[in-house]
This record gives sequence, C-alpha cells and structure tokens, in this order.
Amino acid sequence: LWIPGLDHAGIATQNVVERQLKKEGLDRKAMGREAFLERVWAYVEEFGGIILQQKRRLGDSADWSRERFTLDDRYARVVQDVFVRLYDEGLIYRGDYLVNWDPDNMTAISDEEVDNVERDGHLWWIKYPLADGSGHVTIATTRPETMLADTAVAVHPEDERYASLVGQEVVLPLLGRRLPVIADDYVKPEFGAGALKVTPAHDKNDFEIGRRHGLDTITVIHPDATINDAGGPYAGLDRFEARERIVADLERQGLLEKVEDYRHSVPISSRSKTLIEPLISRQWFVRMKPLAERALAVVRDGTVTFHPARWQNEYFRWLEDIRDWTISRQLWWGHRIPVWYPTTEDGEVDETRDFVVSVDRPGEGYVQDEDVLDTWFSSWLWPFATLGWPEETDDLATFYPSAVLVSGYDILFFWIARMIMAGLHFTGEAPYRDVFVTGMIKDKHGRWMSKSLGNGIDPLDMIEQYGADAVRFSLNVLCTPGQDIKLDPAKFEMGRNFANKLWNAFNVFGRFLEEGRDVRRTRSFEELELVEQWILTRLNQTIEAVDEAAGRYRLNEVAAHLYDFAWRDYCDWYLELIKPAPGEAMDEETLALAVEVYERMVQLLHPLMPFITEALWHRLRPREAADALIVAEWPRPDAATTDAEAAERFRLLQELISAVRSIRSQYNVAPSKRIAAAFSVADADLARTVEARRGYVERLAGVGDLTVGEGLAKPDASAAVVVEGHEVFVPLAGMIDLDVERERLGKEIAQREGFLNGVEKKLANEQFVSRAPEAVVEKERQKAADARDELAKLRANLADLG
RNA sequence: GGGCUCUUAGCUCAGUUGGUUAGAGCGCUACGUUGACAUCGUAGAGGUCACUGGUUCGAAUCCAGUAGAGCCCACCA
Repeated sequence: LWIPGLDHAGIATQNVVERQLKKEGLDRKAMGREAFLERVWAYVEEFGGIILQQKRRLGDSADWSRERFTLDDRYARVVQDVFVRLYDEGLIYRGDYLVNWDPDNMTAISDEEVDNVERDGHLWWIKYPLADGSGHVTIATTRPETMLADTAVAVHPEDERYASLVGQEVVLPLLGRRLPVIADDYVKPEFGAGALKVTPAHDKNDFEIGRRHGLDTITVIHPDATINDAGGPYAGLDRFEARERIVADLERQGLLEKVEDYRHSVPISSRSKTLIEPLISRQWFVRMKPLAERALAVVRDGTVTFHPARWQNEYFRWLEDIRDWTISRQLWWGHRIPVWYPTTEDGEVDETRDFVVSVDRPGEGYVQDEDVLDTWFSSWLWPFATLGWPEETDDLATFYPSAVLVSGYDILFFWIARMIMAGLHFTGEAPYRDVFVTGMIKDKHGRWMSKSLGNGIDPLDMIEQYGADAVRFSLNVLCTPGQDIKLDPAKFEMGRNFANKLWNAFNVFGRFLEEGRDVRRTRSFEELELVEQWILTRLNQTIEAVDEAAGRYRLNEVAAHLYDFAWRDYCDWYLELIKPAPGEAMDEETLALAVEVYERMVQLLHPLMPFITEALWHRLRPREAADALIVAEWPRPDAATTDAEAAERFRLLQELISAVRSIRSQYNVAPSKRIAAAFSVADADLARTVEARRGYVERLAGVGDLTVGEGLAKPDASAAVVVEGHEVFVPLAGMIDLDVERERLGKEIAQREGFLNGVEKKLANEQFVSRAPEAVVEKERQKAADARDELAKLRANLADLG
C-alpha cells in the first residue's frame, strides 16, 4: 500500500504566504491568526496539489483514494493525541533553555535545522580590567556584541598564569559590571589568551558553564536580534551594528588588544539562511534517548535494513549521540500545541496555576498555547497515523508494518529515523523492513537545485518534452544506489528514444493483429525456429536478472537489463529475422510468438514505463479494461522455454553474421549488394545447424550464396575472419585489396599473439596452476588452445594471400 | 577534528561476492532511407580504470598512503 500525501511544511509555507502578504502591504500579526490561516489554506489549496500532480503524471502507483494531509482533521487529532501521550509518559517537557533561534522567522528550530558553515570572521582580543586596578585579563571572542551579557570570565583551573586571579573580579568594559573570574575545565589554555568570557544567555557552552557555577544569565538580544535594554547604550541596535559600535568603542578606550582574521564555522538556519542566535527561551522538548535506544536495536538486529547499507552508520551515529528535540515553533501554520493555560479574570495567563495538557479545552478560563509543533512531529507518525491508529483498524492490521520506505538521504534524521522511533514507541513495531535510500538529483553541474540559482528542473516540463515514461525510465537508468544524479535534461532523450523504439517494435507485428483476435502459438518449444528458442531463452534469463537486481534495489540494473533485451535482442535480432518482406504478411505462428515475447517484455517494463506499456498491453490481445497490465501477474522465468544450447548456437550465428557485416563494411560493399560467403565450421553437426539457417545469414548479412561445410578451403581472392575457431570467407573478386587484407590480418594476428602470450605466461606460472581453482585454470587452457587454433588459421589466410 | 562518497572512453556514468580481450548512453568517423523506427540501422575509432605501495597465482574490484572533488557530523571561545 502506497498512501500518497503531503505534510504541511510549516515554516516554508508560512514564509511564502508571509512574503505574499508583505507585497500587499499586510502582515500576519495585524490580520490575526484566523485570517492568516485562511490565507494559508487558500494558498495550500491552490499550490499544494502540484507535487501530487507531478507524481500522478509520473505514474506513481499510489492509492489515490487515500490521499492524506498532515493537517487533515483526523490526522491533526492524532498528532495532538501523541503529544498528550508523550507528556503523560514524561517524554515531553517544557523548559527555559538555550535554543537555536532563527531571528528571521522568529521561531526556535531544532538542531537538525541548523547548518554549520565556514565563514571568514575575526577574533577580537579584548582587555577586561581587574577590579582592583592591578591590570587586566585578555579574552578572545568572535562575537564581541555578546559581551554585554557576560556574567563571568573563566580560566582553566590548572593554568598557572591565572591561578591568582580566580576568585577576583574584573570589570566588564563598556557596561562596568563586575564579573567573577572562575575556573572551569572547559577552557582551553592554549586558545587565545587562555581566558574565556562567559555569556550563559547567548552561547551553548557558556550556558553549561553558567549552570555549573550558578552564574546569572543576562539576555541582551531580543528575538528580532536587536539589543535590548540590558545592553545599555547599545539598546535598539541590530546585532551586527552593535558589534561594530562596540568594537569601535573598545578601541577608543584602548581595550582592544588586537583583531585577527579568523575562519570558523557559524550556525545558519537551514530555512532562512540567517545566522542563528542562541537564545534562552521557553520551549517544548521531546526526551529522545529512550526512543533512540529501540530504534538502534531494530537496525542492529536486522529487523530494519538499509540499502545501501552504509546509511546505517549515519543512522547509528546520530541516534547514539542524540539530543532532545525542540518541537515548539513560534509559528501559526501547524498543529497547535495541546496545552492550556489558566487565565486570570482579565484574560491574562495566570502563572501561579498549572497548565493542562489536553487535546480539548479543559473548560472555561483557559487559553491554548500560542505555538505550533514542528512539522516533523506530525510526519514522524505517517506510517500508522494514516492507517487509523490509535484505533485498531483493519488497515492497520493489514498494511502495518510496510515493506519499504523510499527516501532521499537528506531527511534521514528528520524523517526516516524518527518514523522508526515513533513506530516502535506507539505500535511496538518498526514501520518498515527496508529503507531504500536514494541519491539526490542535482543540476548538471552537481549543485543542489534552488530557486535562487534558478537551476531547478520541473518534472512537468520534462514530461511535456519527453514523456512521462521517458522521464521515469531515464531516471531509473541514472539512479545508481546511493549516488547523486547530475541531471542534464538531455539525458531524457535516452528514455524517449527507447519508448519510441518500443512503439515501433510493436508495429512490426502489430499491424498484422486483427481486432478482437487472440493469437496464441500452437507449436511446442521444440518446434520453434532457432531464433525463437533463443529469444525465449533470453527472455527467461532477463526475467531472472531483473528479479535479482530488483531484490537488491538495483533499479539501474533492472533498467539496463530490459533496455538491452528489448533493443539488442528483441529488435535488432529477433524482429529483424521474423519480419516479413515488404508487402507480405506475417504467418500466424510467427505472429503468436512475437506477441508472446513482447507481452512479457511489456510486463517487465511496466514498473518503469507504466503508460506506454499499458497502452501496448491492450493492443496485444483483446482484453477487458479490468485485465489491466497494472494488476497483471509478474512474469516468472520458465524452464520449459529455456534452452541454453540452442541459445548458444544462435549466438554463434550472430558472430558469423557480424563477421560478414564487418568485412562488407571494410570493403565498402553496398548494403543492397548480395554477396557470396563460405562458413568453414568445426564439425559436421554444426555445419548442418548453420546450413539450416542460411536464411538468417541471407537476411542479416546480405549473403545470397552461402556455402557451409567442415574445413572448407578458402576461396580465391576472399577476405577471411576467424570466429571462435570457425572461419568466414567472403570472396571479393575484383574488390579485394590485398594490401588492405594483409594489413588487417596482420593486425588481427598481432592482437591474438599478444593475447595468447598473456595467457601462456599465466599458465607457465606454477603458482597459478597449483593455486587457482581448477575451473579457472581450465578456462585459461581453453583460451590458449582457441587462440592457437585461431592464430594458425589467421596465419594460413595471410600466407594464402601470397 | 571525526566519518562517508567519488576520481574508469571527448562528455555523463555502469562495472554484483577479486578470475573478460573493461561496458552503456551521448558525441565522433564511414556507409545506409521505394513501409517498424533517422527519436533509426550496420561497421568502427576511442581507456597506462587518479597516483604510489601492499595483499594475492591473479586487482578497475581488497588494504594502506598521496593528490583532487563533494557531502555529513562536531561545543574550542
């Protein structure tokens, strides 16, 4: 069961709508929550369906009647229900902690939504005078503006340089506040001057140090990243402006010791790309450790398997070192947090009374938490929330857990891992057995597609240009597991050409199919022509190869096997041999097998090219609409229609035919010209086999006069090619150029000699003969024997030229 | 700082557990169009598999290192 649907993409969607409003001179605060949400719903209804439309056009075989949205009433109820459950279980808590604050979106975000990027910055060395006037301590910082919130200076406990200072006080420049000098292991004596300004309210590590030492926390930055009143003279300035002013002021006062260029990593909001401001803020969190333990276990014990396996390591690494999840967002578009606060008579939140965690309003006199939940807090429930959970529905019993999750690695932590955690916690079972992690599609230069670069490729455009099947097929060919795809739209030409080829191949026999007639073969496998036995054998081999590759999620191999079978085997050889001469009809029995093989081929191709194959399927035989290919049984290989020996005989014929073609090409024999040829084959039995298929040779190599026999003499003035110990002679009276022929044979001989040399060397190596498996050694011996035989023939042919 | 991936034909990429004379698509060369397909056919050119060393009878494939490209994670201000 594949349930199609969407999450509500909280921040992204709210951003888009807010930008729209801005253009209209509106803003959400002014219009109010209700009116704003109406606007968002209108937007979602207009554009939210595009992605599903793309998927439909691509032929995704989902159950479209079950389409779901994370903000559907029922789903939303489940999300809030889960919040209450986790709270009751002690896995959700509220608290004032230092969180990643996105000043653009004015919301907290989770650690996973923060990107650390290297940026060129500076390291400012600032002198903090000692309170007793006996000197100063120098600290180094990359963020001087945060000094306004300093509440201590820390040194390493074993740093002798500063041992006497611990317990003393320094004066915070600019503001004049007195700060204690404390000792903490966290400080690295070798960094900077070895002293650290401690800013518990605006730095993660300092926050920890502050807790260890019971330091005050002073917040100087507003949620909009301007300096607040605690910043004294700098109040009201933007954080970057404040930095400049502070540095300038320090310099003026002689407290700036030096400035160094310094490249370091800074936290960026993955949404707004703005610099994250660590701020202390009251948020809701999920305790992740208990959830992570089981999620680790099911992958370790093989209950859940990653393809390719290397993603398991990433998964382990994240879960083993997991931190609590900030789930509240200061947004409006999303699931409102199901927490209610008692109000006083005048409607204000009454902080003296406890809040109530409940999906429904606990009664009069309560207001709901203003915030919404992280979008992933709803999508991590997808596998079971869409099946009716928490009720024990039939759907849940039937379809949960699922077989496979297909996803890009970009949301391994956001979604894949969290779904496993939620599944285990709420249902007791992991939501799927296999995780198929795909690469990501980049532009042709390997860059992520983005609006700002304008390098996006719209699937609907591609479908318009090349066709949905072409797009699907091409993508499958390109998708080497775990590897990103550098996508050049020109690559869809391959799929388009292939779809065209399939359609034209159908025409070869399709035009002889009468409406309403079901053509079935009556001949047994033994009665079939050699090429027919061969194509059936190849078909069965292809089915096996496809099954094997699909079982390992090697979709590129599936596509390659089918491409090869359809184009090289079916079209280039089989159809070329069975198609009737112009103006003639195809006989019933030939037609029947052509249909039979094509039908299987189309079945195998269906997952990759659902549209064209479905259309062709209904042209092959009279069928009811209900007998659609999409619900047809998957083909199985059939031993009864497999004959490896027959296939091998046909393969030899292919080689002989190719040899004639090659000679024709070298001597520029006009394609329309019929020529004579002689095949000198190894034994009488084979001679008879080949003899019986002279028609193949005539048709595909333009040989009108074929002589087949054992050990035939080379006709005068003929070109000769050795094919696996057999010889092909093409008399070229008046056309043969002896010099050209000598050169060609000479090159051929040299190449063979080189090859034989290598093989003989190997065989002369006793180590090889004694250590390599017998089969491998035997194979080499055979190669050597064949090469010697071929060389003898080639040399004889060369000598014959005189 | 740790981890991962990639480097194979002019271009974009395949290459299953080490055992072929290393493949495909595009591009290129020659020839070909009075009914399957020029979105095509036939034949062909084109590669010291990044480099160095090691393991092995045998390495594009396994190991180590080097160089280049990219990604993920991490609290050194």
